[in-house]
Amino acid sequence: MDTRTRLIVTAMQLFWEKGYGSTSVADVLQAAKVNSGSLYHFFPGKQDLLLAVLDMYHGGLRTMLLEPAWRGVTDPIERIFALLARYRRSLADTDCFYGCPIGSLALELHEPDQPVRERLAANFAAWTDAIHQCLQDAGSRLPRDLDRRELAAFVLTAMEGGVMQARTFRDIGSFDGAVRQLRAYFETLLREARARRAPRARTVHKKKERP
Amino acid sequence: MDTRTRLIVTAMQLFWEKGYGSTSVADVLQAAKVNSGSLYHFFPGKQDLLLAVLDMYHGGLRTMLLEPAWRGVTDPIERIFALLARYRRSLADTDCFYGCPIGSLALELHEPDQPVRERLAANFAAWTDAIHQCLQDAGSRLPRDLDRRELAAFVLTAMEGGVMQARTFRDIGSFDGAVRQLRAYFETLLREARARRAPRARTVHKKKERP
DNA sequence: CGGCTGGTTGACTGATCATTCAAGTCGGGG
DNA sequence: CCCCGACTTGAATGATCAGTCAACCAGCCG
Repeated sequence: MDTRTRLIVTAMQLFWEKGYGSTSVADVLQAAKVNSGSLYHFFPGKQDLLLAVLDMYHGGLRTMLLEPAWRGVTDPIERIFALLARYRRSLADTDCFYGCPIGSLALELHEPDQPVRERLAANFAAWTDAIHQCLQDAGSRLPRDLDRRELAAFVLTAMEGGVMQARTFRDIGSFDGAVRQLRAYFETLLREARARRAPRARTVHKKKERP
Repeated sequence: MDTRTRLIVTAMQLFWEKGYGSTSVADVLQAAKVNSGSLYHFFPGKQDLLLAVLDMYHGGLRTMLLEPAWRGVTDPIERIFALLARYRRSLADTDCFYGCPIGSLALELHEPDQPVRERLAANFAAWTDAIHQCLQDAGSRLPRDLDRRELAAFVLTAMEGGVMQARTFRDIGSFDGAVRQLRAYFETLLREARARRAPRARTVHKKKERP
């Protein structure tokens, strides 16, 4: 593993654990077993290391996050919740310490310069796009006039908000509650679409017991 | 205004604008026009200043946030969205820079000691309690078997997640989208409760046109 | 061989940080 | 009048920070 990627991977880990501001360059150097000169040979400064980290998240979204989460799950709606379940595991495994690394950085950086904010936004956008694709794949199971892009963003909203509360309360139940509410919302959407597709068939499934 | 509260109020503003980590004690001292000795006369350290800030948020929740937001709004459901509208204004007025101060701090502090985390949680809990009260006040307009506490927490989830995206995308539309989805969810809940209360009256409102 | 390039080393710098402290100011109570 | 405790002053302290630099190394090409 070459020095450059070792630095990025190490920084990724540390930024996740301690945040960007609380991670000193010295921390990264020590953990990656690299000297400061080498770091500054590859990156103009600490912030550019952050940019590289965000780019790596962006580039690895499919292979590192989506594909593992979706292994064995084909139903598009279930894929959405499988993805949420993956974040749940990350929370549960770490005593509700580590949530979504992008979300943490997004709220930590209060005066993020253009390039940082740009990449945070790109990560969110890519995540939302993946959900959006699931919603498209669900086809007519969801109401035709539903704004699927907005709903996809709302899934991210629920995930990030749920992670925030789970971390603050140190209680995975907060995350579970958010997912449960989101699921309930989805159920109503699915039910609504079903009802509209067969508006008169409301009690058809009981017809055998009718006569 | 005495020195102590001037320090707290100044710190509240600065922590909101720049975050806790990026706000130096010197920043606070300069903005509050206080000397370092005075600060350390009242507070053992920077973190205790943060605790005082969080306590002030907690103590001022009703008078500073809820009462202004609810002036002229009596309907309990609309009160929930009136509160969200207040956060929207804060975002819109500041070009999507300033969101929820508690949320920002919650995700910024990666190794928050017991007392800090405790107070962050207390703030979230108080906020959620206020929403929960609204949901209780809505009485039978919501389904009887609905977990109202969980839904109240979900409102916070949606708000925080919406703020995070609005800030990252620098686009108030992200927040609006989250609120719109939440509203849609509420509509289905209200509709469901209405239907269950009068299960056979589904098309009654059209009866004049029937014959 | 000699010299060039891409990478490495780690001591160093200056800025900034939270915090300390000895010396003060001031009003009120004895 | 004077002293006491609450508060203020601001220079000083040591830690830590991001970033610099000159020397060094190893492989490769001519």
